[in-house]
Amino acid sequence: MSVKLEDIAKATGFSVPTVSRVLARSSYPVNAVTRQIILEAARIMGYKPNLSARSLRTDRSNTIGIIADDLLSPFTPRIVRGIQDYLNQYDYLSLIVNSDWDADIEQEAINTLVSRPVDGIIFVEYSHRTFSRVLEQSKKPHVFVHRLFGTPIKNSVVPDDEYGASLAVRHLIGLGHKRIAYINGPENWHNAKKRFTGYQAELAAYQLEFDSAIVQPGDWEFEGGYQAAKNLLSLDQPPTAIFSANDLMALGAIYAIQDAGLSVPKDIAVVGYDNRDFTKIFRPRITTVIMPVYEMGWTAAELLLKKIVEDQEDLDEIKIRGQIQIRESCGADKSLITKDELGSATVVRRILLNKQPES
Amino acid sequence: MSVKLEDIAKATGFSVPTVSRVLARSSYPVNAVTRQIILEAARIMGYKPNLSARSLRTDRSNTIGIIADDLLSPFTPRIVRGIQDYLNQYDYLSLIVNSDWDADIEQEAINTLVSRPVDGIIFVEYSHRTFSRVLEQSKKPHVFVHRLFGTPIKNSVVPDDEYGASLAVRHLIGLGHKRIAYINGPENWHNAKKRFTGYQAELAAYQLEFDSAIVQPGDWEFEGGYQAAKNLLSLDQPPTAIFSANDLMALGAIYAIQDAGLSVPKDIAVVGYDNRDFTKIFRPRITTVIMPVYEMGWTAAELLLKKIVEDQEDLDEIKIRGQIQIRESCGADKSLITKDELGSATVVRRILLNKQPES
DNA sequence: GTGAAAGCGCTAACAT
DNA sequence: ATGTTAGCGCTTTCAC
Repeated sequence: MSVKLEDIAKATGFSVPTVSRVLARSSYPVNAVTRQIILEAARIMGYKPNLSARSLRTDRSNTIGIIADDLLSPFTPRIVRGIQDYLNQYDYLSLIVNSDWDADIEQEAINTLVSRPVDGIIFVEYSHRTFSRVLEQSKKPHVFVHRLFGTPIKNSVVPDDEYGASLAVRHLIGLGHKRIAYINGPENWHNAKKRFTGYQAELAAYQLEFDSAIVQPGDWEFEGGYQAAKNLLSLDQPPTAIFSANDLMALGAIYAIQDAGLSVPKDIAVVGYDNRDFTKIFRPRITTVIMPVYEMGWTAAELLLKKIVEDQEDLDEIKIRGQIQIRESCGADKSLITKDELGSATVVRRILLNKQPES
Repeated sequence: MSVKLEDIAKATGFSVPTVSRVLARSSYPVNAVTRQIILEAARIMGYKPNLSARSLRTDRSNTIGIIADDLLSPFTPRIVRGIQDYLNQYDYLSLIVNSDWDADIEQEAINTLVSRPVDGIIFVEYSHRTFSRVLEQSKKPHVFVHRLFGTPIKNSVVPDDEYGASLAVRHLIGLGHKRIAYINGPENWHNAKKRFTGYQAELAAYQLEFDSAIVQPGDWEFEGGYQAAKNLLSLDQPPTAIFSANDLMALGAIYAIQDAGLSVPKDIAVVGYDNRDFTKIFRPRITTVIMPVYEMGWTAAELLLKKIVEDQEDLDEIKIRGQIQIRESCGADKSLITKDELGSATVVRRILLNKQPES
């Protein structure tokens, strides 16, 4: 059926191990001429290694498992893409399982992946981090990316939310705002806590007074942002700018401001957080802090591969910093607006323009 | 290290094959008592089959490969989720590779996957469908989901765009509109052609005149929709409703209408296509035809598994119908507005409300 | 630098 | 119904 080492050995007159040493890129010394002959034969015959056999023998599969809470979560595909692109450089592939925010399914996913030929596991946006005896016993390296709850743990990659919040606030201060409101996320999310901390720290750094009257609780959702902004507008001294802990609430806030007959950014500036897709198409286009999700995925993959290949020891939580994406909702001068990276829609268009798809 | 069949054989006194017959759920007859003993031992000892070994022996891996143009494309994650959820029922997992809209990378991806232990391949939103000798030789079953270009081919799953367009137009007609404009997509996309056909057919079905003056070309993008609507508004007899071939152009159209001082849906009704995420949060919330992407992925997985397990013969192109999602931009009575399925954000919230995440 | 032998863990074929 | 034997394709000793 398919070409195997034995076929190439027969065709070239060398033994199977020698052929293996060449084709598996072993560091074992092989005569240069021999190598050439074998390489050529393999190319002509179309040799593809049987990775099951190799994996059985070496206990390495060049495959890692990803357990994501849900591939459809807003950040997950981009995190996964970051992981995949890093892995791709080293001929690793990824197997993806969803845990659907459920501790039991998560355990099941771990069990599934552990018995699979995977060299390690990345947990993406996992909410539970339930202890798994199976996982520990398997000794498979595993790392975490974008943990949503809990205290910092080793081998995890997270966004630097405090830094991100400081960027947003600093930008607004630079624009001349002195009364900057904050719409928070739910308190049990440490993302929200850190962003709040960053907000406060940055105000302090510029000697601006912290006023709890212009800090509103939020729920991450559109409605929460809308209500929060409404509350802020009804204050005796309403803020001139609002920093929202996420984009969805920022969107709600913008609608609330517009519903009150005011304009964003002319009357009130708004900055969001996350750089969700809709911030680019909504008007005014929303200034936001970029969640460095791609880089987080990339870094998590890097860490995992180091653990697999180089036996990298456990590392403390790694924080990744995002940039601020300046658009229209903050009222910055147009010349300051940062260029968006290419979106996939643009790539599609490039195909259409430059290449003729075959019919 | 890890428990294998031999260990269980020793522990129970039975032979390795007998243990295998029980634990691999073979249909081979085994004494009920024996089965119980072995099952119990396996449970206690924590047996996990080594799938590399099994795969080497059986030439089956319970893994399929997915080649997607880009995991970050708007539809891809949902298609993939549909695939995964179907596979999950049969203990199959999926390996995902991106081809980045590039024919060479696509070939590379095919080569990679073919040498991997995968039982079949699903091409998601592939644009090239270049012939691959390697793929043909491998004899691995493969199916296509959401092909973007080209004529219908066997073993592919696509949306029924003509039907979807007819739903949109029928809905607008039901709302009393008689002059319904159409904003098209690029002509070399058969999605666009089919939607146009559906538009025309539905007008005809209701004896409404087709007027090419209110058909505008488009580019799938925001700008194209904006410009198209502007053109339509400048007509002597502007339409009372606009059906846009996708949501992004519908959004552009809505902005153009609003910029002209008119209101959606009061002055002009707008219906989009795709049910992209932003249509739910934008105001007015956009009525749109649902791309049945999840179901398409599900169906593609079903087809592939049938080919793998039951040697299902080649099937003609399978068309999947989507529903219309009635929201605000069409001006339908509020009681007609269809409920959105749960989005992942809602699921997150459920966690927050019902469960206490451990700290 | 190359080859012979062994074996990774499993299941299919053949025996009993 | 259970056990014996063989071998999937590969890489790793260990000889030479």
